[in-house]
Amino acid sequence: MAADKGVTVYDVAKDADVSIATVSFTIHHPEKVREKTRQRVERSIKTLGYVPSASARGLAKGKTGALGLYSFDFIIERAEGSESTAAQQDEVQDREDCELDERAYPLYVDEIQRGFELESWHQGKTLLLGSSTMSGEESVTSIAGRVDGLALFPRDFNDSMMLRRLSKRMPIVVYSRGLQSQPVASIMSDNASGMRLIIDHLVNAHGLRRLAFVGRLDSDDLTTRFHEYLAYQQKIGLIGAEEQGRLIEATPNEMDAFVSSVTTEALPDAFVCGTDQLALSVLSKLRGLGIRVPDDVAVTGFDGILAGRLASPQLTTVRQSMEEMGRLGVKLLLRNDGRPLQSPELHILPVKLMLRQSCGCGLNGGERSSTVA
Amino acid sequence: MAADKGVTVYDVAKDADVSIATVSFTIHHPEKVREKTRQRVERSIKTLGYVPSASARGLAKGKTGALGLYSFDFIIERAEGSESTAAQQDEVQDREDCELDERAYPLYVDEIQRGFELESWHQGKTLLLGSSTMSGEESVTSIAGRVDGLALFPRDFNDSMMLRRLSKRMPIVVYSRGLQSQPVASIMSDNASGMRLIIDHLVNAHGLRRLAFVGRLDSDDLTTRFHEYLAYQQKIGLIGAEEQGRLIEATPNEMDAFVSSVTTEALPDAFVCGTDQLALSVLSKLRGLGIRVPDDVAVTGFDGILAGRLASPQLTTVRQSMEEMGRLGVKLLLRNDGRPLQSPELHILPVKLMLRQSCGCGLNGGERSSTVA
DNA sequence: ATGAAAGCGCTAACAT
DNA sequence: ATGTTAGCGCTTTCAT
Repeated sequence: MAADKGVTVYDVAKDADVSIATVSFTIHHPEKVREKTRQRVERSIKTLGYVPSASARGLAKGKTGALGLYSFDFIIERAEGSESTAAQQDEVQDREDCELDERAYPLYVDEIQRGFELESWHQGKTLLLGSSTMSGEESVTSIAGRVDGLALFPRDFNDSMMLRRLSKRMPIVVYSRGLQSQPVASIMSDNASGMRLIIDHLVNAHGLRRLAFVGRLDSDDLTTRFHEYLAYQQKIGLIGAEEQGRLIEATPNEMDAFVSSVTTEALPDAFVCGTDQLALSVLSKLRGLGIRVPDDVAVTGFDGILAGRLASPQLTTVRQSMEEMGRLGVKLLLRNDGRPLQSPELHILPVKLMLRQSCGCGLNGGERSSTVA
Repeated sequence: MAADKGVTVYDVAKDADVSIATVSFTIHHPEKVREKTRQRVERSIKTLGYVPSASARGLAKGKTGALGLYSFDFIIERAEGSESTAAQQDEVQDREDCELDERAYPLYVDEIQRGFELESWHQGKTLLLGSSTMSGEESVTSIAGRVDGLALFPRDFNDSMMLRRLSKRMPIVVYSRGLQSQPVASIMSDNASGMRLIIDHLVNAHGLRRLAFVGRLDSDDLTTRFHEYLAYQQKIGLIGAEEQGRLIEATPNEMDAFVSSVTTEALPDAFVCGTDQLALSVLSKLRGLGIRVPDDVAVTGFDGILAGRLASPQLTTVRQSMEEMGRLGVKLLLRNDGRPLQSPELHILPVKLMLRQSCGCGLNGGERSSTVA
């Protein structure tokens, strides 16, 4: 009645009066054992409550049958966000009663994770979730040792040595980062096209010309968006080739740069924000300053998180197919019988322009969209 | 350069010119090996890119170092929800562009899962997520074989035989279900107190008397809520001892019973809904029928999911500390050095009444709350 | 302080 | 059709 620590194949074999090989065989090739024997074994398995040890199985087969998804501290940041980010609290009514911030949850990563979960289970793989709470490297290693393939959200993943190592051992997928120097599969959105869609719309549909980019170039996504923001404006003659365009370095939590820019300089026609989260912060800051959106200035986001739809005014943005990005990750890890990649791969997924209220569109409830492949 | 399938302790040992025992020792008791040796081993580990096999380690130690969280198809249902639930689509503007339903995401389970994740990582345990996509039993077994402790959301978990088996092998936590017959730790919210808070408020603050409960009694939570709904009304003399109270059996997706009850019978003073999701559906149905909330009828929910805060009118509800439920689960699994439970345990967590708009409160933005321990 | 060796539970040849 | 057996990579006494 005490600790019934583990029924093993041996117990089952003894109970069914067969060898352990037959037990294993009954499990994996039921059709290849005699009907009678099979039933006996199956009954023993049930009676004893046999639960195969994944460790032993993994060791013997050289495969674990699991996939890993590793986030570099996004989630932890988010978790502590509602406590530590005093700047966000100014307009919050009753923060103490709700741990979740409706403006940020579910996040970009959450939606990708969701797609990843769905596809993993669909493929019969169990999912291992990791996050860098502890010493980053140790943590990613510990999860890497448990899976047949690993998808990563690299935050500031400078230690490419480790990535190179891992990529020899198993297939690796990297989100939101074009890593051409490593044999990994990078999955990104079509940031450049998305930025062009936004600018085209702002310029052509609303006749706006003086744009300002808000965001810090601390990720490949943001960098690409900003580069295209500049390049495309130059191409269509909105700014000269030598100009830098207007860049406001602001993070979601430190909106000081943004606020001071708004109060000291002339208001642009539109704030083109690097992410939705940023745009939502901008929206709230502008409200605080008594500046109306879209009447006084237009605001656009990038990502397409849920919160943007729920904001007021609803956020015009570029939506990435995040669930698709998640699913694609799993498919890539499972390709080629799970063998490691030989060379870098870049997968760019299409995006969609979501026209909502914050740019001046759809004030009567409608929502339009246009895709780009 | 090709498949570098797995650097092992042996490789490291050879490279560092020591025995495998020393390698293992260097990793687990660095202070007990000579400085010089340690450095040599550590260098080899780095150089070779050694990633310990969790399978081998787990097999040798008899512990995997991982915790599992298993959802019985909540997520799958939700995943298919936006496609298959035609009834929900009537008022959706642009469903094709957004996979997530803002009224249901994040769900009750998602928030618990979040707490579970956070606490797992905090405790240095990796997390295994499972869901019953495949043959339910096989699937839960497969994840059970990989972890040292397992938390379950039992849907209609009738196969208690399996639970009993598992509970011998490792600690088991069960959410939202009082399982007194098994040696597992059940975690529930204080449903009865929550229901009393709701009724008290409706009766005392708003003078309402004719209540109707909406929901199907298909879970322990719902059953408890409904029982207390009856018992408490009888206790305070709102209904007689022999009366059944008004029960409308309606699921989120099949609101027919609710609609027909509304159109054929007299409107009650308040719809007391068994869950927030249900309440949100009720809200939307009432809107469709041209019935105003809270002017014509009050509506209350139960759970405290995010969507209720974002609804219009904002949903008055009872909020469970879902993150806390998640964290508690992990702590319970890790107690007693991870030994299985000997006897059933019931953990009941406090709830909070969230007074918002749908009951007639806080129409000017405020939100109040009162707790019960 | 380090090495040798015995498993941990399972799979997959290989034998019978 | 079923049994024997040799690992899989690691931890852990027990020697040295």
